[in-house]
Amino acid sequence: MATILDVAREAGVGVGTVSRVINGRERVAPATRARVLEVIDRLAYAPNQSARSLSMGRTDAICVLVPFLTSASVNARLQGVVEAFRSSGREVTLRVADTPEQRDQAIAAIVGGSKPAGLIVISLPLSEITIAELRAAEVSTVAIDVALPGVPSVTVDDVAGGKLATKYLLDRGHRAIGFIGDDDEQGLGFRSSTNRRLGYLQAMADLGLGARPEYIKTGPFGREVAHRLTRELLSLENRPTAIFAASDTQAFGVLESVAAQGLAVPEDVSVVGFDDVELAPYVGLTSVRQPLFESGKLGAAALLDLLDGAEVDDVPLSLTIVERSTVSDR
Amino acid sequence: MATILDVAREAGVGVGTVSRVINGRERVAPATRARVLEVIDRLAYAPNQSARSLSMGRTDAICVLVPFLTSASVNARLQGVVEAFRSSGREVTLRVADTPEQRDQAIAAIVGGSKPAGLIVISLPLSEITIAELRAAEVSTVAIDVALPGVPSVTVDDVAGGKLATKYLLDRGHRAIGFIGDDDEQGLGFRSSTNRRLGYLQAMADLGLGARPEYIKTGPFGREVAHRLTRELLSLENRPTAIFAASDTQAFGVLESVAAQGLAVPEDVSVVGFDDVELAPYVGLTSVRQPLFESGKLGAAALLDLLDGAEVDDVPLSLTIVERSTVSDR
DNA sequence: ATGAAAGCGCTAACAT
DNA sequence: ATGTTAGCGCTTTCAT
Repeated sequence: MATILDVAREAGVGVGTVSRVINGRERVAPATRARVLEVIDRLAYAPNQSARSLSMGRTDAICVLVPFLTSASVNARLQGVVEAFRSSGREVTLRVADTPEQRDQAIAAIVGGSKPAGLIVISLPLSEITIAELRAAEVSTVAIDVALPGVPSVTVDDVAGGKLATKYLLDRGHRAIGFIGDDDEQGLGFRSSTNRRLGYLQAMADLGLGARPEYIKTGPFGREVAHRLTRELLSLENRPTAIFAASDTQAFGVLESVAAQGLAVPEDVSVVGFDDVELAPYVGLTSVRQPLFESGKLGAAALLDLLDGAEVDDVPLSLTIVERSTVSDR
Repeated sequence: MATILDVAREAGVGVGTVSRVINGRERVAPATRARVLEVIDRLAYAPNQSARSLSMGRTDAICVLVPFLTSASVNARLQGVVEAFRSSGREVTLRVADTPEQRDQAIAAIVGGSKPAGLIVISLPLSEITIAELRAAEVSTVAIDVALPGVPSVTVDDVAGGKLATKYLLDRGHRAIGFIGDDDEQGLGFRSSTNRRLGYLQAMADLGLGARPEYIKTGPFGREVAHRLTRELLSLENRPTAIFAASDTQAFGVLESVAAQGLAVPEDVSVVGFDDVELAPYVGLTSVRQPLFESGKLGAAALLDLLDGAEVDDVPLSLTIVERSTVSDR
């Protein structure tokens, strides 16, 4: 491996000059620059990242922070992120934090340790304090699927999404609509389920339909829990004719549960999910689609822009409902 | 951020001693060690990784190399890997190489640049030369879902798997069994489809059934292609009564195609897949199951052992057939 | 515009 | 057993 000194010697210049041409800093005579570049190419010189990091006190890498890898949506977003960074030649490191402790630990490692050039946060809410730490450490950050104050975010409007799904059901004549989602207070503070429920409530209210507490069931995220909650919903005296699940994962649990009760979808109960994950078409799930992979690509692109010193705005993504076969008219 | 010098001063020792206790090297007096440890704790000292890397000429990180992220099986394995490294505190970097060029570039960056402490290769065949390079650079490597000569590998026996699937069909009375898989010569040189076909052929031969070239269709990996190949299979004069797909992804294509031809599964044609990905249960696909997530965890554990200086053997994983509803007796 | 030199924080070889 | 010191390869003043 050639070092910067080799290049300098070979080009008959000082290491400072080589460093300058590498980093495109200040002005260096065109002729000198050309000569150095030629040598760099000839020696196949590549800067030692560790030395660079040590000297600059920060890394060149990009860190992607996710709450978990097992979620289809987080996964799809991650794919988009990685795809977008591929050509940048930057190293991307992955951190998963599925508890508040792990989250804090990850942040501590980032601001106090590796100091990556950039950070992409997927779906994980961060406190204002944490965001301030990140800013202080000069870690350029962009958020995907979560709005972080003062951080460029790539998001959809979950309230509007909840409204969209509910209105869709309402338009088809359903009035007794159940909601299945996450508990409000989780350790990590996810907000999307809560927001989607808000949209559901608004859509109902828009039609003068009051909230029916017994139609709203929440619990820890997951298919199994949704399964159980659905059973509760279906054993109600006036069971709902339709169920809006805050995510496809939960919708799958709903679907299973309905079948397990000996009921048919969509004849007995209609179901709409949220996310439109890869699996959705396979089970014919009608769902609110949000661009998952795309959100990753856009977030990564935004970060690259940020690193280039550009101004970056929030990126709002739009929601559409994908009609399949889990909803029938009422 | 405290530095090693701060710790040394505070503990009244030299930096060398601090370095020794950090790295557990040589012998240092228990009393001194205790004192240093106390100061480290009090100052919340954490070694600067860049400085460490520069000095040692290598990184502390683990690199995970995958051919793509979009495959459900690669994804599941990756999850296992990440999960297993979580507690190790090591940084894990992700590299995806979906062309030979990218693969070579990734290897070059690894051996010539970042020099991670360890490398996990998922599903990606590597040449002997590449492996030698890795060894020369002292990058401890373990392979998952691909056998690399001289490196500990976590694998299943694909030939046996192909045999298992085919025998399952044979046992149920099928004799006209089609095979859908990948082309043999792909850029990246994946072998599993080929091996599974070998198993298919062996199982047939074991019953004195010769190979029927027209029953064997291969093409680029993917659901759509499998869909098309299935159409060809079904339009044969004596169309097969069963199809063994080299992967679940391809099996899904088969399923779609059968339905598109107006035929029923399993009444008209039985289907068995391979991998048993998350989606499989949803469509009731009978499939050869291999432990995906588990393979990742085991591979990561093996690498950690290797890094600890332990001897590590190949880890063979076993295959089972998961019976669902895409196969009927003949 | 460019060379020289002082660190960045750590490891390891060398003394003692 | 432990202190001292020379790098590791790069960036960045500071001169010139």
